[in-house]
Amino acid sequence: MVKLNRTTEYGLMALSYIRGKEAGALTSAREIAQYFDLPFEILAKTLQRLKEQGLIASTYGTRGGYVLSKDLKTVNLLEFLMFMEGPVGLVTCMGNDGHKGDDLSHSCAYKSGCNIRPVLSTLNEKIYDFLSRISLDELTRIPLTKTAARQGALPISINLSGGEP
Amino acid sequence: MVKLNRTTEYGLMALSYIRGKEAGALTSAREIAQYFDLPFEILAKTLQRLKEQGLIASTYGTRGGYVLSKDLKTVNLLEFLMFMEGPVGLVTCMGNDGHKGDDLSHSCAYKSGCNIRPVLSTLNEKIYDFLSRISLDELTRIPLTKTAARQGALPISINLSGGEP
DNA sequence: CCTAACTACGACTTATTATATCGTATTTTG
DNA sequence: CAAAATACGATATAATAAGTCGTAGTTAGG
Repeated sequence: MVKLNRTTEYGLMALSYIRGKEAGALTSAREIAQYFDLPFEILAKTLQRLKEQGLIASTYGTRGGYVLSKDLKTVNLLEFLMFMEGPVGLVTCMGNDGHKGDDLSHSCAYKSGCNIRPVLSTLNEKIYDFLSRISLDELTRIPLTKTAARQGALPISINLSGGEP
Repeated sequence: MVKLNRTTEYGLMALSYIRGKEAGALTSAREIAQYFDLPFEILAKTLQRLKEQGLIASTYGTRGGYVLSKDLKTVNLLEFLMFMEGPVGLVTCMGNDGHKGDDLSHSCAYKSGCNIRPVLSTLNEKIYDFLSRISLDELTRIPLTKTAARQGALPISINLSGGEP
């Protein structure tokens, strides 16, 4: 539970990296893969997936690559996860519509009816709230170079506590 | 992400079921397995695992079975998950000690250093907080019989919103 | 106009983990 | 002593994640 899969991880790393470039500068898949020593093919696919989401835009050709194409403040972690990893839900019977309330009549794989669905459904909603409050902007606000990291210049003050509703 | 594995699920169902019995009454693995039509062997192991945790106690022999042996209010979801599913962390480099702060020197599988660990670490802490605030008592407070469920008698008012700190 | 350096995409293989099954031993009631 | 439980390890199967391979399309620059 609560573990990101690799492509999501690569995606966040890539977004952070791209974000660190000067505005308008292109970043190629190879550049990122080499920087972190990630499998090129997978990273390339991940970038294509980010593009599908509209997070980045691509330019073909020799000096091609990717740039950010969306304000990362406008995308939250729940959306990102659902896109990258599919349905988000505590149990399989709670896909992306798990937040639609405690539906006791919901079909359940278990005989005699599932005795935990209602409460899990409530919990699921809370998790959705939680994840929705975290923006990609916060998640990719990261030191971009080794040197920056070594200097301890970490401007991390993300607010995940679910403040202003 | 955020999906319970089957044994955790079975465990919660079993706890809810056992909880519904009159105080002191024993519940056998077979009874629960038949009630929900779960694979007996797995459920049996799950129950043994719940026993390891001290949540239930077992009685041997022909009329043996399980009873609750701990106040479910005293066990939170994070503890339960860590016991049932192992380390809880967004990324592998954040096991159960992921909450120990942003340790930049932490060994990382990625070349040039991982650029997302610090922020994920912060997020991880928030998730831990979140999960710690949910007790097993809340999670198993469930209608116990089909009839009760059909009557719509669902006393669900769990407070997961992270109130009084 | 051709080559190098890119993006794009689908098929396939391998690795890892989750789930389920099997076999056997031990304990207690009647 | 037989039946009905718990206990526990070994093994098999299924599902999913991760990684690889092959090929096609696009563009800048010599």
